[in-house]
Amino acid sequence: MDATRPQMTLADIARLAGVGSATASRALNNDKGVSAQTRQRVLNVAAQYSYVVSPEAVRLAKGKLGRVAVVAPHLSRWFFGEMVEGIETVFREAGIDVLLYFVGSLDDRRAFFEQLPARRKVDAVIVVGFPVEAAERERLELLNVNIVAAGGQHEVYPNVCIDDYRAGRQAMDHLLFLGHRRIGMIEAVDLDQPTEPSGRSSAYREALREAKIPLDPELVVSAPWGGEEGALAMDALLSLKTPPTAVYAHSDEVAVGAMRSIRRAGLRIPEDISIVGIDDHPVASLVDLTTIRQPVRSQGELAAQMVLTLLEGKTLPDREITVATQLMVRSTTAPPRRNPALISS
Amino acid sequence: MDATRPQMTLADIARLAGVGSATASRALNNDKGVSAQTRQRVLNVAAQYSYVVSPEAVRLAKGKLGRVAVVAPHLSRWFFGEMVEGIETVFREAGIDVLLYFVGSLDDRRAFFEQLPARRKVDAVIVVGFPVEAAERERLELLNVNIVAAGGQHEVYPNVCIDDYRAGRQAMDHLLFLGHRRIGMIEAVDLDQPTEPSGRSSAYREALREAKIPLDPELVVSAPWGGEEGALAMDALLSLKTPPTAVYAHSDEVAVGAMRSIRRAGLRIPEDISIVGIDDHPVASLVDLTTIRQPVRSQGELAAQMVLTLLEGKTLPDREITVATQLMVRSTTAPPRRNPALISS
DNA sequence: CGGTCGACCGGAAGCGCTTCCGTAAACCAT
DNA sequence: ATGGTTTACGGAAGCGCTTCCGGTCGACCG
Repeated sequence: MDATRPQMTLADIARLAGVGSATASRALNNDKGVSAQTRQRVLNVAAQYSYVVSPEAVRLAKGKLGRVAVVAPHLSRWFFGEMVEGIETVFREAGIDVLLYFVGSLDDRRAFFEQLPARRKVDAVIVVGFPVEAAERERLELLNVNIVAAGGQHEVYPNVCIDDYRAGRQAMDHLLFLGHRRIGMIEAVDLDQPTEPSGRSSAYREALREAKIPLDPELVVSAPWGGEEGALAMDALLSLKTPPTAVYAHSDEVAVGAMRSIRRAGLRIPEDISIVGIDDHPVASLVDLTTIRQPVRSQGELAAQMVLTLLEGKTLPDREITVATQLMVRSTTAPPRRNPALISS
Repeated sequence: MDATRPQMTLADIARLAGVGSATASRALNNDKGVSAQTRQRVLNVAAQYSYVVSPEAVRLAKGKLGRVAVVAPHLSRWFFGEMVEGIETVFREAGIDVLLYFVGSLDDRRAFFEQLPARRKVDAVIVVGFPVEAAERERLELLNVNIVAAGGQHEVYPNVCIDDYRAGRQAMDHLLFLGHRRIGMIEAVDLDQPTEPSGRSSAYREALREAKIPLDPELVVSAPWGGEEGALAMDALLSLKTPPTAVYAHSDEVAVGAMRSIRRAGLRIPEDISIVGIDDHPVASLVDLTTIRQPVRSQGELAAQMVLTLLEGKTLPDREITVATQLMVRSTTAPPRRNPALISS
């Protein structure tokens, strides 16, 4: 029962079962070349002494790790948590261990890329939600492992993500369709990460252009991801001589923050101002926020599956997978009021 | 530069540096018994060929793992993500790898406890946010590793958490202080996890008892964690002949869901109904929800630190650490209206 | 100046497993 | 019956590192 104290080794089991260590190994691993009877005997002995293999020894001997690293800049934000859940689920089934690397700050991030190559402990790495810089790429190369990106475009690595431009257009087109002409945008930026021009931003400009609405620079403000930041950004928009009648936020969290500002300013949603976000964060439905839904968990699953096929030595059918987004109309968007004088009862 | 292809081994480095493998090892590990000059030579060669050790071999040879498992039933929920961030941060600094196990469903969970002992790959495990059953405890024992719990009471393991009863009382006392007498409670339960009576619930009964308010069973409804579920539960409360004038929700997510129901019922918050949650989830401040704040990230950090001291062979100064909670009054709570006829403009 | 003592270093024995290779027995077809 | 396959199995060689156990050798002691 608790004969486990002095960890048994394969050799012990083999001796106890009266076979060679090679045979014991084969029996335990379900390899062929062992008679059913012998195998059973070994299995019994192993069970009896609750033998457990030493993963280190296995890995050393066979040279494969069976481990992948997941690198994410956040965990407490829904998008990332959901993504990691998807990834983990797939790897779990495949019997692969997930090593988690949370690189919140730029420093963490640098440290990670500095360290990782110094210890080849994974067969692959999945980078979640941020673009990889050139220098970092170099370090990654050194590792000589497979790399895939999830939830963020990277022309360099196989990846799965949404079409940011498309998502942005869905949001903008909805607003435009409702009749809005003065639309503000709250651009989300990540202070800790190198920014690259987002499709979500170009969608705004493009949509406006097509609708022949001149671009008013003061209508676009940018804020770090996050509710409080969104609120601040919205305050800026609200303080304009003529505030927008609708706001397109790059994320739901930002949108929810903005909603608070609007409410606090004594304005009503959507009567006075419409607002649309992106993500379909769980909170979106709770606050009845119109948004563009993106399937996050499945992006994670897909990314993990890519890694799996890569690990099998196969080549990817598609180097990039784009998952579809969908407009979820709820009650924060409506046609603009006739009278653009917003402040009124 | 890219001479890394055929991974170099310690032996290679040793040969190249003209020393024995033992010396090379000592040099690389900063052990003593190597002259500064020799050490430098080895280091140079290693750097030149960008040599990296094989962690498997190291672990096999020295018998320690330097890895801990973090087991959590969710990741996409803020509480858990935040917790894991805290844990990861501490371990990162300590040079310990974090193996993530996401056990969403009961099945996953069983599978985890079934599998884990079958492969001793960690030095310790941190269980996040759920009580461990007796059977699972047995499996864990088999592992013969250190265990600590974070964010959930476990008399059995060293743990860090908040005082649920206290938190509940803070919420209830606030409501009571405002003058509410008819207070509903939305109990959060986890379908996938074995439930144990929560301090958050007993706080409700106790507070009422002290305030000499008879307990009305129909005022307590229970719902799984999560906004949608909270909304449903609130609907039940709202359909009572005489609905409560205030509700105490076990979590902010539930509370936010409840707020939607209240709003949709045409009622105003806090004029018609007050509501208070627990957590101080980021969304709480965005929707101006009064709540009881708990420091989640630091709970994670503390738990990780406990593991660290355990790993050093020291004994814990405190087997349990309770972190303080704090009432955050925002604008979803106010004194009850005089007229209990709620439906009016 | 012989001897002792550290400091420095190399050889080699593991760590616990997988797997190659060789052997022996059992099986098949001719 | 006989040569040739298969099938089972054991021995042993690694996998890449740490560490014990000695050896050298110059320094320092009496």
